[in-house]
Amino acid sequence: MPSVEAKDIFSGHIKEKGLRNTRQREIILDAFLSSKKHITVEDLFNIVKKKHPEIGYATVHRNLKLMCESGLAEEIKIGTSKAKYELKYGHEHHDHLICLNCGTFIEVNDEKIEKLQDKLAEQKDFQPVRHKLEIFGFCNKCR
Amino acid sequence: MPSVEAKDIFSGHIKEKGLRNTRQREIILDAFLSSKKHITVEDLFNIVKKKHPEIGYATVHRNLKLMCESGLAEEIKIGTSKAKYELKYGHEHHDHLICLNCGTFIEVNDEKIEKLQDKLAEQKDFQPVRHKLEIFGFCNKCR
DNA sequence: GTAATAATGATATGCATTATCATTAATATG
DNA sequence: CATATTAATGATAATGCATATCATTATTAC
Repeated sequence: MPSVEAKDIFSGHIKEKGLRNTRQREIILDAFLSSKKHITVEDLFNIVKKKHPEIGYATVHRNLKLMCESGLAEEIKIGTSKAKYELKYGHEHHDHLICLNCGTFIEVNDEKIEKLQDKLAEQKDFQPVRHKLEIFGFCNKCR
Repeated sequence: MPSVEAKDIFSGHIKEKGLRNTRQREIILDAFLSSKKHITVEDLFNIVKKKHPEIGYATVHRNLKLMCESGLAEEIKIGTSKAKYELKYGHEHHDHLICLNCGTFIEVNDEKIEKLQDKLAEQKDFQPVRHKLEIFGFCNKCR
């Protein structure tokens, strides 16, 4: 059950930082872990709100940020649109193909490209930490 | 003199769209063409303001957008930071190495990576149009 | 020169994100 | 268990940037 491990990452971070476990935090975390990929703060807020209307937007936002800090989640921003969050733990690094028409995200990974990137950085005497590759175009439905 | 050609691209677009040439447009264009790379609206506004304090922020913003539309300039957004604009015409496609410490942009290009990207897209039945590759890390000064 | 209308400049609006702050609640300690 | 400490919450305000609005000005076609 990977979500148990995922939870451990989060609670480990909480403990490490001297933060506290709260009912809201647990609810928001569970909702995030059982949600679909690429969720926005608003999306998650709306899901949480159904069963827990007392939980505020700011709390959802704060906890998504905290999940990113813990390494559990990752924030994705494309252009000006709102930030989306995806589960990072147990989820290999990948890049995105983004449809210019329907906005679909397709996740891809290519070991060769990754290696070439490192090589490229090295040539410029640059120490790479992370990267972001987005390929925009049209998916098979929108061609 | 490449800037003459660059100007032609812009004025061609103006003509094509039935737009008009104005004094402000000319001033903003000239300022952009002689500016450094990766300039923000605010930067350009401040440059223009020195000699032409009557020109407004909105006009600079609108004209930068128009330059992008014409293909002369390109908008670059990294994360949440403000949009930057760079000259696109006469300037090969390239990606960026971005220093996490000092924010420097290093321009890079690798034909192999470009090709692999196309291949990758093809495998997913995706028609690529453009892409954006950003490698974050530390430059030689900030290592 | 005149009419049509695009562009300008000042400012308002929109919108997502983040900050503020009084109140509530979680944890540690005696 | 009671209490103190202080993090977290929830409502809302503030922020920051991009863009829209609108009265006025200026450009282009005729």
